[in-house]
Amino acid sequence: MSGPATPAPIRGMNDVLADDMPYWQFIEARARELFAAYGYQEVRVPVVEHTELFKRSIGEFTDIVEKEMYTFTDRGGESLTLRPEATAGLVRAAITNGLLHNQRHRVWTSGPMFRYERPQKGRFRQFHQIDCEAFGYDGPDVDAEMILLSARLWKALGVTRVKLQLNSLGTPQSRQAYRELLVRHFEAQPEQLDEDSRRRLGGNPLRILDSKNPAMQELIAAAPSITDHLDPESAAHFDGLRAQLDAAGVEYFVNPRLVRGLDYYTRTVFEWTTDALGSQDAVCSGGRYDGLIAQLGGEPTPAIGWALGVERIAGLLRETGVAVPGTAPDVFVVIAGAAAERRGVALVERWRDALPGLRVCSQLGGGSFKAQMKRADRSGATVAVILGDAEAERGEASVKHLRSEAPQEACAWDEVPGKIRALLARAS
RNA sequence: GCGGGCGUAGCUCAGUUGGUAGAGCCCCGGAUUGUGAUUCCGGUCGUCGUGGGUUCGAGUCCCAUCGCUCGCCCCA
Repeated sequence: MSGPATPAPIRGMNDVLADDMPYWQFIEARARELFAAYGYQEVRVPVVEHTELFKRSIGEFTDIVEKEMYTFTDRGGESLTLRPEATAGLVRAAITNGLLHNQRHRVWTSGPMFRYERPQKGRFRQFHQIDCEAFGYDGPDVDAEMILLSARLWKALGVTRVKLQLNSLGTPQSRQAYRELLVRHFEAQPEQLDEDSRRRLGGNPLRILDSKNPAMQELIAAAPSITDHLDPESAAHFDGLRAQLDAAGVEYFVNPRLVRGLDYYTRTVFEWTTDALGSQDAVCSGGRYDGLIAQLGGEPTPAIGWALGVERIAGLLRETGVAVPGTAPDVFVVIAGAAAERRGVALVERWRDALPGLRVCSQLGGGSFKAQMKRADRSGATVAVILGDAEAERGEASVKHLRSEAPQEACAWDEVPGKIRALLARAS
């Protein structure tokens, strides 16, 4: 027998099933707590924006805009795009809601992002980020706080095997000057450039520094370093940030070749990388974008932000064996037999009323006693309540601690909640 | 967009030189048991990714196609 064909899932867009949810919930819960503690406010913005917004913020000649956006025309004929990252939408929201008039805001958000890339380990077409931004702060103190917040999050989550890489891109002016220097350096040795690099030379020569081609490494190593060509203010900003990170005791590695793929970054850029996930090694990255808000028509406002990849952090937790809190019930009610089934649902409700705050679950649907005890065991519950046919007739049930050798105890229905509390108290 | 690997039960996989399918786990029922471990018995589930071709006959060979996966690229 074959029914109608099931529409296939969309490539690179994954269902997050029960096995993964504890990791996601753990990450989201710890992040939510930390943001609240640091005074960041949660906001939510649309998943879709005008295509123009992303072109103007991320940059026309970036990989994201050139070939990775989910862009479509809506029924009104407008070109819309599924957000490939969160910053542009948040900046747009800050401007259009008038949040930037002589004000400062620190906000965070989370949700799905979309990029039409070839899926592989740690890279999906719909992926999820937790993202935070600070608008209106220009000093390196906010840069430091942003980074320290992420570092504290790793500690709260038990994330290990991550390294912080840090760089400064300077101002658009100083970067332009450096860029010319770089082009001169590479143009002097055209025969050593690979195809990719030759293409980038005209468009975005800084990205050549990112190349992993072994044949290029010598040439790249000999290239001038951006750190030596910052304007005085950016250099002071960078020194200030480093001093604050040093004072806070966070280890970091200055990487003059760290160049982000988005055009809007200025000065501070950073990236947390791991060696535990294979090729997609960035788990959290961000930077300062002092020019973006004005570029999108807002009041000139300095800003900085970062985003972490939920799937990647979840993968890292799994990979490094971090135990995350589960969703196990406290009590599992076994209902075995026809008479028990007739009374079961209402009875369990009664016990739930008497046990506020506890997770009381029951499988329902019948099944043999043995099978149900198995489920009770696997549910992770601490206490089982057994309602068999004979007991149901007598108005009784048995209560059993699932992780001790103590025998079960039969008691009247009304005494069940008390017994459960006693057993749970003994457990803890 | 480019390269490598792979597509057989819900999951992990076996299927030898081509003869129309198996194991383990899971699930369901039962026996044993100190009413849940262990052990034992029985049971459900597959258009062997899809479409062509070769052949008396294809999961097994050929072609195409789709998908998954890992890397390049890029990034969270």
